[in-house]
Amino acid sequence: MQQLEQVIALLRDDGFKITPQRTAIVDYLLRTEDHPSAELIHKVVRRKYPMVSLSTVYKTLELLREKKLVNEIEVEGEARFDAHIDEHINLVCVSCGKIEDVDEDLLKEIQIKAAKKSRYIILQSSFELSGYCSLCKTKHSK
Amino acid sequence: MQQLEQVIALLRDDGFKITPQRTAIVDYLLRTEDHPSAELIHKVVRRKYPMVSLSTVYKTLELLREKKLVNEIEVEGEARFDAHIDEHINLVCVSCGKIEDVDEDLLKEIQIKAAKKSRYIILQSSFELSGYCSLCKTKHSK
DNA sequence: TATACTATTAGGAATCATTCCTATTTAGGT
DNA sequence: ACCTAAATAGGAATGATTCCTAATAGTATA
Repeated sequence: MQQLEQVIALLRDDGFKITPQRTAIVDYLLRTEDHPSAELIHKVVRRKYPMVSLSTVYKTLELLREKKLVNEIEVEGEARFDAHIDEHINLVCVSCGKIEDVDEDLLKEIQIKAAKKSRYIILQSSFELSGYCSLCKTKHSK
Repeated sequence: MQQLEQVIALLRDDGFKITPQRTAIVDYLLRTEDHPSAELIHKVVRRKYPMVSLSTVYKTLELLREKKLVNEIEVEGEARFDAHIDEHINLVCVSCGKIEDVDEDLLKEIQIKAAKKSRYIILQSSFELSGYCSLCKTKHSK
C-alpha cells in the first residue's frame, strides 16, 4: 500500500466520497506494521475521531479490500487486515499472536504451477504458516 | 488420513472411547472427497445416526484436528474439514465453491525458506488459492 | 456377565465477529 | 448556500462456534 494521498486520490477518482472516517482508517493502516482486527482499528481510530462507528470500519475495510488496497487474512476466527499488499507469506506466532510478513519469490512460482495442474484461473492467494516466533521459541524451550 | 480401523485404533490406544458418533463422523470424512463444513457433516451423519448432535460433531472434529487426523481450513467465515492431511494447496472456486487439493513439492521448500528467514519454528502451514475452476471459467468468459 | 466409574453426548443457551437496517448526516457538484 | 445521493452511527439481527449440564453409555474390573 502506498501513501495516504495516493489512496485518497484513487478513491476519489472512483467517485467515492472522502470522509474523515475513511481518511483516518486508511491513515492508520498505512502507518501500522501490525495486522489489526476490525475492532482494534476501531479502537485506535476512535482516539482521534470518537464518532467513528464499528460498522463504518467494516464498510471501509470492505471497500479497501475490493479495491485491493488491503489484504485480509483469517486468524483464529477473526479477520485481520494488512496494508502490505504485495503477495507474501504470513507467519503467525501461536504463542504471542504476533504476525510477520515474509516476502518470497517462490510464491509466484508455486501459484503458476498450481494453476497449470488444476486449470484454475487464480485470483487470490494466501499462505499462512504458524509456529513459534524467535522470541517465543526461546521461552518455550525453557 | 487412513483406513477407518487405523483411526479408530489410534483413538482407542490414546484412551478415547469409541462411540458410534465418532465412528460415523470419521467414516464419512474418510469416504468423502469433499471439504465439508461441520453442519454438512452433521446433516450427512444424521441420515444413518439421527441422534448425533451438532455439538458432538464439533467436539469430534476438534479431537480429530488435535490428533492431526484432519486438516481445517477457513472458507468464507466457515470452517471446512479435510481428511487429506498431507501438506497440500487448497484451491477454492469463487464461483461454484468447489474446493480441490493440489499436492505440491514446492510447499516444503517454501516452508523451509520462510522458517530460515524468519527464525520461526513452523508448526503448521496452509496455502489457499482462490479463482475460477476449469468449469466456471468457461461459463464466466461467455 | 453385571457393576461402577468416567468420558461422552444431546440439546439448548450463550458468545462474539460480522452483517444488516434505517433515520440522520454530510461530501461534493451546481 | 443548496441539493442529492452516498455515507455514517447505532443498534438489532445473523450465524458459526463454544459453553453448560443432566443424562447416557463405553470400558475396565470383579
